[in-house]
This record gives sequence, C-alpha cells and structure tokens, in this order.
Amino acid sequence: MDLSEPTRPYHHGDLKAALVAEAEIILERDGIQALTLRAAARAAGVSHAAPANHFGDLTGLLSELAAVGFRRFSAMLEAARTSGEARPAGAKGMGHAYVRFARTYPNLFALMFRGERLDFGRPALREALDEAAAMLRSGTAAPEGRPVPPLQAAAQAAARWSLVHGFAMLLLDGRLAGMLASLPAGEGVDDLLDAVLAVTRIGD
Amino acid sequence: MDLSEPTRPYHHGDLKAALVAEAEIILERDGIQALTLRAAARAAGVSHAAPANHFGDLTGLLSELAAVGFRRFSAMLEAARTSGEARPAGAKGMGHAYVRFARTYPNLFALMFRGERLDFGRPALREALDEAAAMLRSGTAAPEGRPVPPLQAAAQAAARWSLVHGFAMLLLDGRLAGMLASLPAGEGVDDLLDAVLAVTRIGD
DNA sequence: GCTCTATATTGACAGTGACAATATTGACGC
DNA sequence: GCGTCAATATTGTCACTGTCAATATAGAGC
Repeated sequence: MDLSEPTRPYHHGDLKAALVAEAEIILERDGIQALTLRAAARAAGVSHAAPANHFGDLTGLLSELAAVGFRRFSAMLEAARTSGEARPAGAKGMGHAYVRFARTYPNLFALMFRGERLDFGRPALREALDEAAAMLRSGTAAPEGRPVPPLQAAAQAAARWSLVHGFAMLLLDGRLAGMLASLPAGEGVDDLLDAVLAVTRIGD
Repeated sequence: MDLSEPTRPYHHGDLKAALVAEAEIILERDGIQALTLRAAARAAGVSHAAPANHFGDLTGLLSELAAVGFRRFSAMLEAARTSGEARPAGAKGMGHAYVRFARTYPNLFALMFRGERLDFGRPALREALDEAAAMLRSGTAAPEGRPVPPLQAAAQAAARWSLVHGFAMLLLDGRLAGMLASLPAGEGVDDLLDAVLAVTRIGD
C-alpha cells in the first residue's frame, strides 16, 4: 500500500499562469519584498528553479505580473469611461477609477509604476502597456472642432494624468493622511478627490 | 620593515556620516537594488557588520538617507519660495523646484516616497519629514481674508501637491517620454511643466 | 514506438541581512 | 597614571535569495 501523497505529475500543466496567480497573492498579502521566485515556486508546489523556464529571472515574473495589472487597469478605466451610471462618465469618472484601482491593488499598482524592476521589452508587458496608454489618451482627448496648440494639448493630458497619478501615489504612501483627517466628518477620499478634480477643472 | 598598508584605526571616528554619504553615491550611481548594508560598509572600508551599530538594519540606513534627502528637499523648496529671481516665486516656483529636485536626485527622490522601505519612527526621518511638510504647506497656504471651506482648502493643497508629485513620478519613470517627444522643437520638460501649472491655475 | 524538445528537479555558488560572540578603543572617575 | 565600562568594530555563522549547470521526466509529432 502506498501511504505517500498522491504524486503530482512531473509537469504542472499550466505553471506559468499558476505562478503569476500565486505571485499576485503574495504581492498583495506580504508586500513586494516577499515576492521572490522561490516563494512563488513554493506556493505553486514546484521546485525552486521551475519558474526560470517561464520567466527567465525575477524581472520576468514581475513584468508578467505587471502586464496582468495593466490589463485589469485598462478594463476598469474602460468601464468607467463608457458606463456613467453610479459615477460620472468621462475624465472625472476615469479619475475615480484610476484611484479606485490603486486602492484596490495597492502593491500591484506600485509595481506597475516602478519601471526599474520591469522589462518593457517583454511583449506581454509592452502590449498591456500600450493598451492602457491608449485608454488613458481616450480620456484626455482634445475636444473636436477647435484646433489646440500642441503644447496646450500635451499639457492638458499631462496635467490630468499627473494629478490623478500623484493623488494615488501620495494616498497609497499615507502622505495624505493628515489632510484627510482634517476633513469634516463624513468626508472621505472620494470627496477629496472630487474636490481636487473640481478645483483643477479636470471634468471640463 | 612594514610593507603592509598603513593600518586604519579600529574605530572610524564618524562612520555613521561616512556610511550615509557612501550610501547616497551608491544609490544614485547603481540604483536602489545595489544599495546594501554590505556595499556601504565596503565603500566606507569597514567590516560588513559595522553598519548595524549605527542603523540597526537596512531600513535604518535607508531611513537616515531619506532624512538627508528631505532636508535637502526642504532647502531647495525654501530657496524657490523666497527668491523669485530666475524663476517665479510662490507656488509656481516651488513646483519647478519640486521637479528639479526629483530630476537631480532621481533615486533619492524615489526612496523618499517609497514608504515601505522607511521607518518613520526614526527621529531623524520624522523631523526632516515634518520640516518638508511644513515647507509644502507654506506654498499652498490659503489666501487670507476670505474664509474657505475646509474641503476646498484641503482640495487646493492636495491638488497642487498631487499634480507636481505625479508629474515628477511619471517623468522619472519615463512615462511622459512620448508626450515630450511630441512637443514642438525646442520645448522641453520645463515648458511642459509650465503649461501644466498654467492649465490647472496652480500659479494663482 | 522513437526521437526531439519543452518542462521540471537537484545541486551548487556567491551575495545578502541578521545575529551572536569577541575584540578594540575611548571616556570618565579616581 | 590606572581601572572600569560602554561604545564601536570585527569575525564567524545562518538562512534565504537569484542564478546557473547538469540531469530527469514527459508530452508532441512523426
């Protein structure tokens, strides 16, 4: 009789996807410093060197994970842009979606915008990034009819992106905690963001 | 005769400052991942465990280095706020100083705003941070006379900080490269930032 | 069924943070 | 001058990591 564990097959079957999935769990639960090739391998139940076959090195794994993040990011922005039911549509709705993504997946968001650990040469990441960039552009498109000088158009787009991105980054890093505490009772992050978008005329 | 190197004293004398100085060199030259306790010790010519006496762990060293960064940051912002010679003073000048600091010390700036690696319980870091926060507040103070609702005041401050911080972050990560390339010949980062501050009425 | 190749394992190596044990030195009281 | 103590630095060690080489296994196509 065989008392040993039911032997898992030598080949996993879909190890790449499994590793990326485990990597995201580790990332959000334990932080970026705990996301190692060996930790992902352990979580997936394979040997420590198995991930190298699919990602090469740690940068490869992080890049694939970032690609997953950018695809999800695009989907959330797209949903915000088209359906303006609960939230206002357009640039304002996308701003809220941007910050909501960052708050929902804080560590993933940080990884996505930490270029030093990513390899943009990877096709999966490049494609996901291009898709997200197109999505962002669609939210900052210049209104038709009136031609706008290139500098003004670029400034409008850069301002919207910078404002929302900076808000998300400062919020995640706890830098806005004091400001939020000084708000009237009942007012929270969403209200502050609303007001921020209003004073900078981002919704126009 | 003694052919050996002139023996360095057993005690360094000012190892803490030397380690922080070497750490900054390593950080800006080789990146954050190359900044290790042992690398700093090697650069300072001491044993691998010597830094522990002054910083405890790696987080301690990074926090002290971040504190140095915040003090320098405050000084640059202060200079921009008071002397509006080459650059406009006030919020607009401070915005430019903010981005200039980030471009001058990109890796240090990234470290300063990566809270996960820092220990804000360290007095040096906390004090430097408080000083920088006060400096930033001075640039976003509400105009006197007319009382402003708390949400609007907070939004004004958060908007200015978010805008400039996001611009710096996206710029350092190369995310604005495409936008900058699309600018008319002769226009650069400073011009784009000027236009960004203008369209959001930050200079008001 | 045979071969080729993708996939996974084992084993090794250098580098790292952290800790314990030890050595050296300077400060301070006498 | 001298003795004691605390601060500072060294050596040695451990577990963990990324990466590589060598090897084992199994699936795909013929």
